[in-house]
Amino acid sequence: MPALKIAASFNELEMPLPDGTDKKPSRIQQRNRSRILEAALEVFSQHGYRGATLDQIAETAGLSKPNILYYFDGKAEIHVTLLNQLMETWLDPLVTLDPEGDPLQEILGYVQRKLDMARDLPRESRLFAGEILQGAPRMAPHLEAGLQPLFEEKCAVIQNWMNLGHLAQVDPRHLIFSIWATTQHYADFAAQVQVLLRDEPDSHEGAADYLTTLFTRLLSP
Amino acid sequence: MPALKIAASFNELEMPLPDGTDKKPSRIQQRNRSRILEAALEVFSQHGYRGATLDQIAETAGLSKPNILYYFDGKAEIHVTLLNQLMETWLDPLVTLDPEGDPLQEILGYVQRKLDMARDLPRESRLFAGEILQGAPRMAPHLEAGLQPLFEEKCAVIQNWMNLGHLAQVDPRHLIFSIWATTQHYADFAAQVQVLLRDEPDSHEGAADYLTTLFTRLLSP
DNA sequence: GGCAATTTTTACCATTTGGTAAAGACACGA
DNA sequence: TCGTGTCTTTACCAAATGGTAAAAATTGCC
Repeated sequence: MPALKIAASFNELEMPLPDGTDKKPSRIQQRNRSRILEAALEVFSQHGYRGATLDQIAETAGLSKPNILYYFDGKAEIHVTLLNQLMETWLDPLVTLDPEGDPLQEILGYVQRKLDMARDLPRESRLFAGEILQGAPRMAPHLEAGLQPLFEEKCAVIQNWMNLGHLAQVDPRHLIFSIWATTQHYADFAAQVQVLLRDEPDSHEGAADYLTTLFTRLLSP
Repeated sequence: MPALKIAASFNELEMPLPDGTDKKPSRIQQRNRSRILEAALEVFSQHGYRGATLDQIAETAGLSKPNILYYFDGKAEIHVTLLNQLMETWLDPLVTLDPEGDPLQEILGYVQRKLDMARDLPRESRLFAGEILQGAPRMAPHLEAGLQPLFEEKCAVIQNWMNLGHLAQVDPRHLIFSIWATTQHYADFAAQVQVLLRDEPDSHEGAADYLTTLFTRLLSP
């Protein structure tokens, strides 16, 4: 049972205390690391990886640039830490999809949760979108390790519902793609949506109604 | 009837030949400008505006960097020229939507054209997506001037079809959003789609089938 | 309080990058 | 073929940017 690669390259010769694992992070360390990640989310989601600068992140976080580099090994590490940390939140609505629940209600619930996330966590949505848009250079491993198994599992669940006649037959993979696309659109393309829906008091509700109708009509057996 | 602002700041004191308008572009000028734009499309779509460098564009175009700056005033001008030039192509499928045609067939034809574009012009799709994702800083005017009127016009057409009972009643604006989202998804999130649809011979046809079903079930009266 | 460990600041650095000046090469009509 | 205007290259530059070294300040434990 070999140690993880990360652990293997750990005892090299750079850590002052070779005690095998990281010590518990101090209170101040926790606070500053999360400050930095919050600032990085703001800046990366707005300008993309290349477009974001450490100075911007530092200023947003209220820390100095060298101080930020005391907590993270570099710009890339901040970015990848953010991405990994967000992965769980991002996948949660799909994890929640319950094979025991009512099929149509489960799908509609999933759509609703994703749409709520687009409204409540637009920065996270744009961060992921930007990363994928550029070919997921820093996230490809996590796509395969984290997303793919979940995707296949839930596709099987949906396929099973269809085989049992509880949902109309469509390709579950494209169904999920279309749920992602339609919901995230409101976060990722907000600049466009805003221009075209200028005088709209509550576009979120309009979107929710529309998407409910869309997927209900598609999937009703 | 005042001259355009652009024209106003034109006779300042920088152009060698104050002949009112640009002269006709020479053969070589046409060739090199389009080379540069082709290279810029490649590089900008892959790395985003900030992530792209003039050196990359120059190398891809097979020209030197100063030579590129002989044809364009700067990085920003290349980018905005690309965007403006692509606007027409991008909007064309929607322009083609015919108020006199069969409603459902017109919508499905539009979906198909957009999906074909996602397959045939993925770089263009990603270029726009990247620009919108970052708040459309260099394109906001064109969104309002070019896209918005067309959007409202076609929404009215669709709404009319629905009022006549030729299509089921849904919000035409969200309908169009969902068409954009679902079709462009295959270009903009190709990195993700590829991971999840790994062993798929012809995912384009699968997508076409799915989307046809989706919008047919939604809109059939 | 004293002291070691942690955290923060100051002062830098090397590279990258958008951009420029000016000389040189080239095209093409008279 | 000559000369003028067009195009291209060479040699730069200033600012921005990711990152580092080491001193200074601070924290927390005995």
